[in-house]
Amino acid sequence: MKTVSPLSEQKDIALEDVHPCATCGARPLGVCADLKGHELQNMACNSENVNVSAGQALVHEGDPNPFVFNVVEGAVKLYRILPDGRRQITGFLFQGDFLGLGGRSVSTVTAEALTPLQACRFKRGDFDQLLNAMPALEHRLVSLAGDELMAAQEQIVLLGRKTAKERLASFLIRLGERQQQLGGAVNHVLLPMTRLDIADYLGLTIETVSRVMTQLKTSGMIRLLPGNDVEITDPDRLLALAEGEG
Amino acid sequence: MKTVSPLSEQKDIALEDVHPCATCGARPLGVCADLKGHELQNMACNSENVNVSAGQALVHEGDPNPFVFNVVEGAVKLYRILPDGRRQITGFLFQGDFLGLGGRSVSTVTAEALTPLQACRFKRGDFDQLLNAMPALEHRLVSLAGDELMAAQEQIVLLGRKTAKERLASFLIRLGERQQQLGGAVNHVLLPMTRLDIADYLGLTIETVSRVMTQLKTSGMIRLLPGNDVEITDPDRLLALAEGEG
DNA sequence: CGTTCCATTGAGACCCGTCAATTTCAGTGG
DNA sequence: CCACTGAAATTGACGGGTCTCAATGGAACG
Repeated sequence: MKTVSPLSEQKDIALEDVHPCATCGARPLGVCADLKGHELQNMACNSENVNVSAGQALVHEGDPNPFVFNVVEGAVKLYRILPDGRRQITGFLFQGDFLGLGGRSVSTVTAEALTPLQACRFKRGDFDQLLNAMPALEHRLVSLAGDELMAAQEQIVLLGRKTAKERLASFLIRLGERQQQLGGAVNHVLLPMTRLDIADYLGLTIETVSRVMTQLKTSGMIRLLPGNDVEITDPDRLLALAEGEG
Repeated sequence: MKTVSPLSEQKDIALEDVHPCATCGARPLGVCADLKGHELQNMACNSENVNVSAGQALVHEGDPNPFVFNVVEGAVKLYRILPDGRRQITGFLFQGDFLGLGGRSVSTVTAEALTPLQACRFKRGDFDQLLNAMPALEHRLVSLAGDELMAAQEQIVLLGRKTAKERLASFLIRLGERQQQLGGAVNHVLLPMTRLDIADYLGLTIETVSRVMTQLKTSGMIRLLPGNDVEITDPDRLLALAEGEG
């Protein structure tokens, strides 16, 4: 059923022939989304597959930062620690997310796997050369950076002006949407992170997260499922709460 | 006293011949920093000078967003409003800062001038074409995006985990550093924004900002100068406070 | 079956928000 | 030069949402 356009470059490499990118679930989501076959080949040659287990760190805050990553499978938390031990999780990464836009010479965050993780790793220098060679890659990177900035903005609003209840509602809605994009079930949210992680992401304490979680449950907006998952039973009301309408 | 390298391109346009970029104070700081003469010429042809007075908005949250801007002179606040009126200022822009990375079709923030403002405006489509034509421009944009992401990260830590005192200390330190970069006096911080703006930026109320300001004054770290300015009288102690050491 | 880690629940304290009064200051006009 | 005015900033008293400290419950694991 395939038809080949007469305008397509005959010498190009088919996407299906690039290993291991051909079977990579993250490819249509990551920086490499818009690349043609031969470009993808070029990427693959300069990358390295990395597998780490849950709890392992990809990079440490303050350390030299010679790599950039693309998450292929699994989840990552990014965090910074204040001198007295207070921790703030600045973001979570999932399939297709890129790590390495900020902090070129020295990492400003620690990146730690939440689950067994598979990632695609590039030397910074190599990646910069790839950027030079492929405008489509740099375009895509600008686009991803824009998305990240919008997400950061959203988080700033959450931390600056929302109540604990609104924060948790926003968190569950956003995580649910993200997982839906990645092919997950509607209104079923997987939480690969602990309550402490959620608290440190939302600027709260573990106790407050726990209390608010039961409040949302009691008021019928969510159900707590076995295995640390959550079902959103009243999406409309949870969304209204998340956006601060009341 | 000038010497012309024999390797330089003879046909290139000298930077001094590009108007109005030649005299633009923001050029070495903005997206156009790394551009050669003919490239700058190309930028100038596709841009438009915009002047607005203090209090005027460049873009409104939720409106279509057909332009990107580069701040030439003056200061801007970016903010979002929740349905019930709560406001969060997500950032301030100064000379050389770029506006338009996130929210391509619809603006996610309102951008409002704090002072009389001069900016360089591009149609989004034109700017995208410029990006295509000039790799150096897109490189610079990626770099600026990385800086913005790091700043956003910093703000997330501030809002998530710092006390009111630490927030204000961080704010004054950061603003002072920024103004020093722009040629301002050391330890002398200009505040073009009101207490309400500061409060809405730091996730506090106007009263708390005022109270903490006098606390910092009383403890000898700052002095309040006429004209809403601040002098940092004990930079070391203020910095230690800002970073959360105690 | 004990250990360990994580989540939940409760009681009290504290930081910051809310509400309200007062002061300061810049701008204006007499 | 001074009084008037309105907005912004400061200061005070009080209350509430979240944190702290502490105990209990519950699931995974050896």
